[in-house]
Amino acid sequence: MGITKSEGFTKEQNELSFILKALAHPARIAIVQHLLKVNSCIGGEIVDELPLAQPTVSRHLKELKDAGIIKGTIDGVKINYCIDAVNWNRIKTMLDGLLVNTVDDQDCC
Amino acid sequence: MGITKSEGFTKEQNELSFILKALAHPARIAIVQHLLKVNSCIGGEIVDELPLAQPTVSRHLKELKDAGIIKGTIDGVKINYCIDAVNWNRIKTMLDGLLVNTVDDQDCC
DNA sequence: CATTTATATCGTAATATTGCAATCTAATTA
DNA sequence: TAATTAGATTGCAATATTACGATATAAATG
Repeated sequence: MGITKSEGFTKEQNELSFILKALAHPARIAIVQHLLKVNSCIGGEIVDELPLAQPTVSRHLKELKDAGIIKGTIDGVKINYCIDAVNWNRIKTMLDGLLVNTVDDQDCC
Repeated sequence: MGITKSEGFTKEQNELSFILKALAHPARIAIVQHLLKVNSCIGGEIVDELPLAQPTVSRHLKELKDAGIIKGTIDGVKINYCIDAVNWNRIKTMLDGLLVNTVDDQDCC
């Protein structure tokens, strides 16, 4: 079907997987890494950073925006993109909740 | 095309997105959360935990296994699944590398 | 106003993902 | 050995994703 069943899972599980899906692409990882590095919000020179055509980058930016990971403000002809600080903290918290878990090799198969 | 371009991205970006993709489904999140909770390796009663048919769960388990997140050992007719402790630490490290970054709302758009 | 510039959207093609019923496999038990 | 049990695999069908060329849009500039 290609459609992901969300009923029967917790809200947290659905949210977490939604965020992870938004990040689960090398281009989108690259965009986020870049925006984290150049704290100041860079516009579409992101296109120059990536080995993808402009429309494709635009799509990836839209996906990250839809997921709340980045936001963009119009500045004349250009758009300033940056990490959404508030949501980024939420995301960190959610992922940390998964990552704090340690696994003991002994207990395991 | 539906095919993800990997050339032009760093090895780390490709690896990270690969791991995130493997986790980016509520069922697979649920499986990982469950295995993290019941440290002792539980077999296919995972199927009972999820609102999905057995073949579908089997597919999700395979994806997690292919990504190195879980492993399974045969125990008679059953299979014990568990988090792959070694890889889990690698995953934690990789994701931490992304998550340590803080974002200052002021610097942003 | 015409042109340029930055970005988004559309249309399309290729491939991937998700889900399930049916079936297969291999170990266990009767 | 036949039946049972636990899982995996196969074979669809439906939907989603990725990518890009072409085109649209909207601000800036000549």
